[in-house]
Amino acid sequence: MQSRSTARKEASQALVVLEDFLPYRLNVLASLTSNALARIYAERFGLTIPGWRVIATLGQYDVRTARDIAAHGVMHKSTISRAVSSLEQQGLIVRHPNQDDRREELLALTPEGRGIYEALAPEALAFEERLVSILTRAEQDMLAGIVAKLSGHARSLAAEERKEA
Amino acid sequence: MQSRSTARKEASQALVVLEDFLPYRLNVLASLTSNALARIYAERFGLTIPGWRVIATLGQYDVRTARDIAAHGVMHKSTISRAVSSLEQQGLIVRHPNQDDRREELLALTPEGRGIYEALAPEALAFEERLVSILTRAEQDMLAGIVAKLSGHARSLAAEERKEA
DNA sequence: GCCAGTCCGTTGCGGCTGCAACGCATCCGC
DNA sequence: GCGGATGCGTTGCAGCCGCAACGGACTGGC
Repeated sequence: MQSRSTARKEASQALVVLEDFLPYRLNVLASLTSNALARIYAERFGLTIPGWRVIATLGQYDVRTARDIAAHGVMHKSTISRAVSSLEQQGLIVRHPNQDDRREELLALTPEGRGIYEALAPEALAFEERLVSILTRAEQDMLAGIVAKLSGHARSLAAEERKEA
Repeated sequence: MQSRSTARKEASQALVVLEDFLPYRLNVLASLTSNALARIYAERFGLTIPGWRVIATLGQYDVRTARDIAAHGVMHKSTISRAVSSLEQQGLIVRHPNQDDRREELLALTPEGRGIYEALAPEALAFEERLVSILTRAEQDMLAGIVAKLSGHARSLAAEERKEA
């Protein structure tokens, strides 16, 4: 990160300028977008973020286990477990034990669940579209690549640290 | 966002590919970096993320009120309030009422607090450095600009929505 | 001056989250 | 095939967060 100079330094020694610190800025940006989206999920569809993620994953892959969904994102299996039972109660998904391996349960959308998915997906895409609309197409592509690179790298850094500990 | 094609589509209709959905990816990336950093704060310095942010802000600006710190980031005033009392108990910051306006309290680092700031700041910067080291310098600059643009835009989108509601 | 409105920071509460322990099922080496 | 190791999903627990209500402090219009 360059350009550590945008903020006025009033302190004797500003060693880190928070506004220029990438992890901080990523978090701010992520929570801004997340909150705005969560608002849509909650107000119009009564969904939580984990709930939406489960539905989105099932909408995309038809049938998955809870474990797949957890591994797919960065969510704990307990989070998934609770989201799944809530969605089941709402009649949006069904689960039936895998007969080949009865430890795991296969999850799928009900027609109602798919209905919500089909209503919600365009809204989510529209939001994304509005969000990136201030970027040029080149910047959008650039961003996608950079985020992918960073995520991969962050994952391996985290793995390293976990090994050390 | 382009390139909606990296994931195999197994479902009948994959309306949203979660892996390519920007808000989702931003969140994943942000939590990866956040978790790795939180580990450093916690293990070596006994700090929480809000705690670190308060210290970083005070390290940068010397003296601020809780409200300033909250506005500065995307943190609730209750979060700040709790972080502040915890840090005070640990002897890392002091607060004294503003005599001109006794509703607010001015916060500042103690010598111990500044010591932690000075020890932690280089670690945080080193982490950031490791993180962005897979990017070219051009990409790093690009990213900084894009994140700034997106954050500003997201903020105004959120403000719009809040006005509508 | 006074009272309503606003602002700062605190706190009780409800909900969510991650962790760790658990029950149950499967797998593997003998 | 038996017993320990591993894996899937659930749940109790403790901590954290945001919300909303509050107390104390200021401000502005009358």
